[in-house]
Amino acid sequence: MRKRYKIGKISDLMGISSEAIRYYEREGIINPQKDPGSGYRLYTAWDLHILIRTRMFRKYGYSLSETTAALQEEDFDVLLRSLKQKEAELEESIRHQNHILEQLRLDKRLVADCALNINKFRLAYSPTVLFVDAQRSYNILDEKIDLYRQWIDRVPYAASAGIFDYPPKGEGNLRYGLMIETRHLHAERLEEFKRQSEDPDCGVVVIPTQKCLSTFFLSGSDKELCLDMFEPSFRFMEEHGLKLTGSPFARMVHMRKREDGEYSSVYQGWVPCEGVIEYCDPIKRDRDTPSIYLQFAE
Amino acid sequence: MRKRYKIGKISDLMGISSEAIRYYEREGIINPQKDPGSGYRLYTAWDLHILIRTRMFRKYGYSLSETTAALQEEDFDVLLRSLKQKEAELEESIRHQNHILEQLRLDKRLVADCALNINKFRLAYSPTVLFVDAQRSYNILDEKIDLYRQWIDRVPYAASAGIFDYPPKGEGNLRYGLMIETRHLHAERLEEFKRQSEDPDCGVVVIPTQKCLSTFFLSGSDKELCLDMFEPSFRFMEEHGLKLTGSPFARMVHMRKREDGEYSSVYQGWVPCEGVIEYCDPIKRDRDTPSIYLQFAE
DNA sequence: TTGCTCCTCACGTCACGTGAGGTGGC
DNA sequence: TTGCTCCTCACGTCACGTGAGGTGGC
Repeated sequence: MRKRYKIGKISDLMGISSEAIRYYEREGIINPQKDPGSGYRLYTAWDLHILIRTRMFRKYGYSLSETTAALQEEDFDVLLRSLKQKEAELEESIRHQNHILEQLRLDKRLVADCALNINKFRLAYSPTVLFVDAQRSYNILDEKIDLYRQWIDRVPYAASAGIFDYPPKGEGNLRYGLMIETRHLHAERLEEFKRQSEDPDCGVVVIPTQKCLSTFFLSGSDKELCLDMFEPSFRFMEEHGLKLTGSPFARMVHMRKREDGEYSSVYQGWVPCEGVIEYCDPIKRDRDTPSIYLQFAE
Repeated sequence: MRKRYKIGKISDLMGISSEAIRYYEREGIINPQKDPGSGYRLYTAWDLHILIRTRMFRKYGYSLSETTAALQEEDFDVLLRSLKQKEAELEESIRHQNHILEQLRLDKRLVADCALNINKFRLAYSPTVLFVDAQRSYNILDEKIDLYRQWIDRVPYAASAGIFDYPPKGEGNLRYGLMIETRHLHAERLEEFKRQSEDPDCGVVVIPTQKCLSTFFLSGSDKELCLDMFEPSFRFMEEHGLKLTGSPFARMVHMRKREDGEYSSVYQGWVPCEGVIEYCDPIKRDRDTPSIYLQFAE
């Protein structure tokens, strides 16, 4: 009377493998009748509906053991509590995924910009940035460990970055760490980080928006970020009568592990500067050092 | 000059276990120097930044092997393509999660309603529902396998449900399958399913919104959904002069696997009916068959 | 008999986590 | 010497997937 179905039909209907269904059996989700002769599993239509409920719970984020428990639960309040918890978890997960997606899009745009404009120059206002100063060149500052850990937790919102104090005093002057663009911070977070920056010893620095010469450049072979990499920018500024007005800084766009085991990175650099230049057609410039530049909008 | 850090410091900074960092090494993400004497791994600050980039890629949905590839990629266009793909995947995942969350909330409300109102009665308009008729009582209809598979794919938007043709002709008359409330379907999906329902042989039936007596009830011990379970509703209708006007139907709210291996389920039932009743205080009713009921708003 | 489905058992996957047993550094 | 960190190696986790070798059903 009650028809029974072999595992293949059930697996076909559910769109999952027979092995998955056998696994569910081992986990206590279902207990099909077995043919005493052949050992074949024989499922009723109700077994199918238990698998349908299993699919529902799994989609809601229940593990298999949680699903087993839910399928045995007779207290609606207990069931309701678990649904509420999964709702909260799912909401939190979606919120998080949305933030990650926003940041992924920004990084995507940055890489696209970099792909087209490496070694080219552009006059633009730098973004307002919060910078954590936790490394002096190659070395991590012991007293900044806790702060650094907090910021590393913020990756990918935070990115590796360095700043050279102005006037430049050489490589030893490189403060390295992580930076966050404030316009991508949610209001409460921004307040939290800004509070940190109010303590001058804390290590968090605000870099306000400034007129800058911006460029993408590759770091050299075995030397990571250093002031030499701004040399082309400095030459460009000299050629066009632009004057340095602040501390050059740079954020990592990409870091590459080479075959020899060394790293080489690509940075977006910003050099605060001032001066008026004329618009100049980039096509007319030297082909070996292609560059684009625009006047500051006044 | 370049300070080196032991694994504990790096694991502390990154907030991941030392074992995870060693695993990353096996997967080719990092290659720290090793102290020849002690065998200790010694990391530079740049190794830390590779781990920071690793965290970024992992958050964007890269697997470890994809991360390894991304960290060795020098072609920005290849990198960009992979970022775009992860963006699309993340968007799709968020869309899906949002739909699941909507459905989870509806199910949560249903369970909450059920917890309070089991065996109670309520006059209400039933939702408009699409129903797939793929089971005749305990048996799956062979010619509906493909359709059933499609609908099972829609779980948790679809839920197990049954309908008894009116006038009732006994248990053999139970059409069982899955149902979807149309108000929770997105427009395109609704069109797709409605097209299916236009073919009378297809097995998809529209159950329009109707005046109903609604109740939550438990299915009996070894008998699953059957017309007997509507008996209390029918009695209630008789007592209050309500007339049956359509096919009673029910959707599963919960399915329980009992210790003896049998299943027992809880359904929300809808009995289409007509008639005018007076408002009656539920407190005054028999305590053994508690019920609430309201008049149809006309 | 053939081709298909079903069975069990063992091992693989992914990104780690968890001991077990031993050594290095201060 | 003590307590802590580090090392390797093996096995566990979660929800299955993938053969390997053998049997049942039409």
